[in-house]
Amino acid sequence: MSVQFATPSRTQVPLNGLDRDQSARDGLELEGPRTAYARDEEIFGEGEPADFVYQVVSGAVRTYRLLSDGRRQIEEFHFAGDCFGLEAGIERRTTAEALTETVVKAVRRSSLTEKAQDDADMARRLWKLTARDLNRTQDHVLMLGRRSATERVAGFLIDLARRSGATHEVDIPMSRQDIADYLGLTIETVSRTFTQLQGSGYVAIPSCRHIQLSDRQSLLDMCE
Amino acid sequence: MSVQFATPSRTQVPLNGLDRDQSARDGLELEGPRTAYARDEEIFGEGEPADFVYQVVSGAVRTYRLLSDGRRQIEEFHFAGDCFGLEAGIERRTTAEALTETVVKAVRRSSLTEKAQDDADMARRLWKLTARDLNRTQDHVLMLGRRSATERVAGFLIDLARRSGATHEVDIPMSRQDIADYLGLTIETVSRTFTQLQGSGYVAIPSCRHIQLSDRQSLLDMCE
DNA sequence: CGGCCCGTTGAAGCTAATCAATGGCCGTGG
DNA sequence: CCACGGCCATTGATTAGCTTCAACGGGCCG
Repeated sequence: MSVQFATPSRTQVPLNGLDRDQSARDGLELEGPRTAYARDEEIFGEGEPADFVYQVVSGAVRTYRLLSDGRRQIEEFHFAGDCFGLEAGIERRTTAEALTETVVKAVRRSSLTEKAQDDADMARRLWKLTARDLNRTQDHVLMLGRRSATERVAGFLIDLARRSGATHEVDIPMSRQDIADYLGLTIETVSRTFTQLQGSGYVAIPSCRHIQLSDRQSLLDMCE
Repeated sequence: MSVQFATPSRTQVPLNGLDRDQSARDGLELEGPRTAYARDEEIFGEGEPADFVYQVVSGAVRTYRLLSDGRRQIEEFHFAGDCFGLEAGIERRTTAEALTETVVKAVRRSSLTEKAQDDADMARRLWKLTARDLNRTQDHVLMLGRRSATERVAGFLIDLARRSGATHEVDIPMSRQDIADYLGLTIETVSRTFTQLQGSGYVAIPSCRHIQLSDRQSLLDMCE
């Protein structure tokens, strides 16, 4: 269950440099009531009406789809500053859950699309937001279709580092199972690949949720 | 090299029912000069400026990305009525090539985005077009991340049939290599899977470019 | 008729999945 | 404070599925 703040606390959570840049460039800064979600709590579910658009204030979110036999594919992870839940249709195609304790802002989708009716810049922003998602999803396709387990994990680490603004170390807010379901692998393969990357000296793993990219260039080379 | 018609021939190529529906619902009917491309001819290449948006008049197009070692991932096939090349950025992220003898219409991207400046409906259409691409690409991710070779091929046939307006037979305009590079498999696996689907009585393959979906329901069940 | 391209089939190999067990961390309760 | 239990990550052994390497065949075009 969600914890709606009685008085929407306007505590401004500082965005890191990258996110602020993106926001200024062509992103969106939503203003709406904040809601806190516990770890693994559902924000919206597949098939529900897609009435709201969200922006992560703090924490992280996964969006995924399930096959009937339980196989799960995580479409995307969303971090502070990222928008999610901007669907084309009226119905959710994915489920969204908090990875950790997470605060999000929510605004009615209709308020955005109505604003876009007479504000060309808003219309452009909505479009660009979707276009950026499309680009990222296309990268995901290339990853899943044509890359080995090692390349996928290397690419994942590089992407995570880049998005967090760091270059040589990553905090990993999701479980090995989440990573596996994002990369189209099993938890065992992800774990073994981390071990192997460590053995080759490409990364150091002081704890399983914190990884140092000791040889970032080699990791980059693995994903081109 | 491309063959620009001296006098843009306005021979209207009839769209099939599905495409016309989509066009009317939220699609785009571009008006621009027609160009014919030969089989395997490049329409645009990765890294080039993305100045034009295209719509297939007749024939079919593949868009793909290459890794440095030659691995290829086909992002999408485009058939009559489909738009492609509507990039977010100013540079092509994919290469587009004609699968067969193909005629496309082209319009300047700037003419669309300028029109969107004071035409909210045009802005909405551009957005919806991108959103539809995103949905399809997300389906592709699920396919590549979590489905077996058999499920991928079955899903591919169902999708191809649906898009061509047929239900129980498919003309396959692309090579086995194209299918493999779309599904993240090898040509041999695709071929074997077809043979196996035929052996199980799910499909009949009178010729390698024409397949009958003898047991469409079972094929559907394989992709949920 | 001959050669080439594409698709199919066969055999062997390899990558990642599956099955199974162990270890470490953390929270809870004695 | 320490013991226990549960969850998550790691590691090992084996298997399965897909790829790779190789050969063959059929259709099409010169």
